[in-house]
Amino acid sequence: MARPTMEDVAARAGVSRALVSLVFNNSPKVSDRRREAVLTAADELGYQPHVMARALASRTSTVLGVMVSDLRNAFFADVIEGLESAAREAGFELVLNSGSRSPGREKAALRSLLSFHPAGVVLLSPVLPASAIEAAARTCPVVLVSRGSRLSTVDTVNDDGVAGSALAVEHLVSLGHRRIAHLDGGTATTAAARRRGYRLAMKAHGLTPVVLPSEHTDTAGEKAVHHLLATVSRADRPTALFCGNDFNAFGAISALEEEGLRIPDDISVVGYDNTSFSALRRVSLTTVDQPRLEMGRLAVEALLERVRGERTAPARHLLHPSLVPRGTTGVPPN
Amino acid sequence: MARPTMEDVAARAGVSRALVSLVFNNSPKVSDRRREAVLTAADELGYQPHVMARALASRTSTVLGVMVSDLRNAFFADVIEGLESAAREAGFELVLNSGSRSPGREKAALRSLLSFHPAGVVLLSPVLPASAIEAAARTCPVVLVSRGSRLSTVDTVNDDGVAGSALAVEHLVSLGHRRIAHLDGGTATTAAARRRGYRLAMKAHGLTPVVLPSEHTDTAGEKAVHHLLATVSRADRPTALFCGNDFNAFGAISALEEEGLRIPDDISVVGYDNTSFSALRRVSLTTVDQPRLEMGRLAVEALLERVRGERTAPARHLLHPSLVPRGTTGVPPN
DNA sequence: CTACACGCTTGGAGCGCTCCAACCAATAGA
DNA sequence: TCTATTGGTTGGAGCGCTCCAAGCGTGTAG
Repeated sequence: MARPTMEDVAARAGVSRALVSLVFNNSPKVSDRRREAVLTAADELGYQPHVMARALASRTSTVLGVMVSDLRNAFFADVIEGLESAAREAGFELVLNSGSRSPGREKAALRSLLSFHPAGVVLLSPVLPASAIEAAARTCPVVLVSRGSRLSTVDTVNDDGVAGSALAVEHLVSLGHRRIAHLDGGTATTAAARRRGYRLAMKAHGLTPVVLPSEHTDTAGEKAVHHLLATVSRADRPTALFCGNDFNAFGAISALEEEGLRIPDDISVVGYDNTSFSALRRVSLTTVDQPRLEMGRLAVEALLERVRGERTAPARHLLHPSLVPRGTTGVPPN
Repeated sequence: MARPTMEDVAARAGVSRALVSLVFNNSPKVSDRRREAVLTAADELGYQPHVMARALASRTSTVLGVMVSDLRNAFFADVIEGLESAAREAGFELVLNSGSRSPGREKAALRSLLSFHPAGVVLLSPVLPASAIEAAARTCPVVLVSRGSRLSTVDTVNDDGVAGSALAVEHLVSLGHRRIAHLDGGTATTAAARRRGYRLAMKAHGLTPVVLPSEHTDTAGEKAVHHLLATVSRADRPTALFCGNDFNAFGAISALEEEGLRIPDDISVVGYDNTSFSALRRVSLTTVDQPRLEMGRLAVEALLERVRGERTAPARHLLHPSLVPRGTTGVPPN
């Protein structure tokens, strides 16, 4: 398992170690003859430069640290896919860590990322205290995804939940709906922005917002719908529901069908997140999509701008979600 | 951004650099007085050992390379979660790469992982040629997940699709079903084992296997069911369907309901993979669960056994899936 | 024919750390 | 009292690489 070093390649090619280094860094001041000799020698030996040694000697790092609160959440997996492809294109490598939604764990995870002396760190929805983030930012560039910050030393990438809700409301209004209720996400981190966006959009259209308490689960969606139908008269019943997320919407749909309502003929439903099952033909849920890959790419970009010293002012990316119209929305009854 | 080094800590604590190293490696031969002096000095300076420098000097690595073919696939995300937690417990860090299902990309990804001189490498369902895997195994321990190998130098971790199918068949048989059809997964990598397991289990019970061509998508499931109902007489119709995966099962269910069949009263359906939506109350799909986290943990374990030289014989982990009985299965009609 | 620039090449110092041999009390045994 | 022994500590070499100053041969101008 002993791997060849630059020294070995140099010896075999009959040149000095420094020349080999120049070749592997694509220096223009190497004669073609030598370059080829080095390259073939390296090839024969199966030589590969040692990233760690290079990092140490060059005082630069090609490592990006990534801490994710929950990998199993498809949202983060998508963002990481975006991070990964952007990092690869820029010649960087991802070191990955999971924080498991616990501040203690996250602190340890961050420590261990920083011990790589990475070029930068991406924190996906961390629950870490701001002070810890600030401390990390003194060490290397830091980007926060799905979490805001007022620190001028850290960049942020978020989706615009206010705009996303507006899209949903616009869509329903343009179909002719006027009584549109929102099934709230409760304490979920994304719920506040979505609720606010809903309220604003409704008022902008001169409509009365109706926020029904719920949660980001299918059972909560069912419960909220049953409660709604039991307490509101037929005439006052909303003709459309804008749900906090797709799971909630799915539960709402189940309950509506159970109560004998047809979708979208009797009532329209919009979700949020564009999870994989919302595209299933049977579900065909109209929903709001966050540009998750794009968020990952932007995070890497922000990091690299700092690394290259192109920017010192904080970046505040607020990404525009998009509406994915499918089969659960239509014109209101009558 | 200049971070303190061991030298700085040594100077501040009034000791030598070597002593600081001993402290940070928990050497027993350091007096308590010195240890404490070093620790407080390190704390005041915000010192953290540099993993890369340590790796270089100690000729050991705490890095595990992970190449995943598709991060957005929830299956891999779960396996990586398992890898991550096992790695963390053992004091290792994950360097992550995506191969994007292209042999060329995967080769490049593997190269870049190896350039870290990792302690070991985990390849998640690679499409890489065996020769490339063999070459990598000459460099460091390699574990394959969701892919077999006959190389004695690499370990493998797979789920036992044959056993998983058997579980599904057993479950249906124990409910009283005798006409059980299988919606095949076609060319999907996991399909062959599931098909074989189904056939074996059916024969073991003296039943006739019926394999209906399909694919691992919801639309394919729908199509297969419509075709089945159109071509098979009521009397010969299966009383249960064992689908290649959850998506396929979901499509099958949609089609069955569309044709006026009630589930599970008229026909039972079993999926495979236990994807997140199969647990939704409305879906409540009986399915087969693979121990994904466990697979990740075992991969790390296998790697570490090789690293520590505890084993040279290849490990062949074949994990037992488990049945998750939910609402789509019941006793057959009559 | 010398000067001197230019292009290519090289040795050496050093990145932050580990690890080994050597060292230095302080104590114990003879 | 003198030597072993032991527990604690240290300087130095070196991991694989980069980068700089310096070297060297060749070509061109003076």
